[in-house]
Amino acid sequence: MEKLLREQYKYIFEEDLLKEIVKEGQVRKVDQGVCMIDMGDELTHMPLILSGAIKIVDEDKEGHEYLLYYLEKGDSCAMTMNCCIGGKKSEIRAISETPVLIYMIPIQRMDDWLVRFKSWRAFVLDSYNSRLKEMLETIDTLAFHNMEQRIYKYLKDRAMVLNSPELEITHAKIANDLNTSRVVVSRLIKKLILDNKIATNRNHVKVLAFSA
DNA sequence: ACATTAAGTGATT
DNA sequence: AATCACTTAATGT
Repeated sequence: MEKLLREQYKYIFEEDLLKEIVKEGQVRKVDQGVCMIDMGDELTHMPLILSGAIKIVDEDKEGHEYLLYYLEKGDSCAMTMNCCIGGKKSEIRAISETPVLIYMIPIQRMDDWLVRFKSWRAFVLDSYNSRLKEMLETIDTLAFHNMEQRIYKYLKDRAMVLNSPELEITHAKIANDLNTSRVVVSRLIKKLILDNKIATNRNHVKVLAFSA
């Protein structure tokens, strides 16, 4: 387990920091589809993702979930970092999209590490940066793209994080993630099929082309 | 064979 | 693009 951590982070973190991570953190295995953090939860640890994918969602006043971004291996959670500094509670929900392996680090170590390790500072800044970029992208698709493009992007993104063009998913689930209705998804999916961008079977979507 | 769940369709707003 | 009210198709028991 420790090997996995070293493999993935040896180029990012200096040796002393890696040692401390190993000493202070602990591995956690999570099954698929588990709600790992919910809104309002106290954040006690900050995660380093070793394998798998986690989706981060928010919720509007009516209780509709919508997707913010995915976390993959090598990522951490910008939200958690934010909360560590402010001692706040989680404003988002994290659900494992695949089985997940993470390294949990107590947040008490954060302050200290930020001062002592420049590779840690760089990592935190970098996480913020890439998250911000991703958020801007999703805002962009929300604001300027129509639903058809959103569905297509959603499918492509999902194929990316799951590492396979073949997706086990229903129209209803897509609708749920994009905060629209199943009927709309079905109709737009049909268009995507006609454009040869995807192919479908019951409970199954295959992404054929990754072009825009 | 029957019930359940996923997906397709036309009409309406 | 959302919703309603069905219909049709695929699957599980």
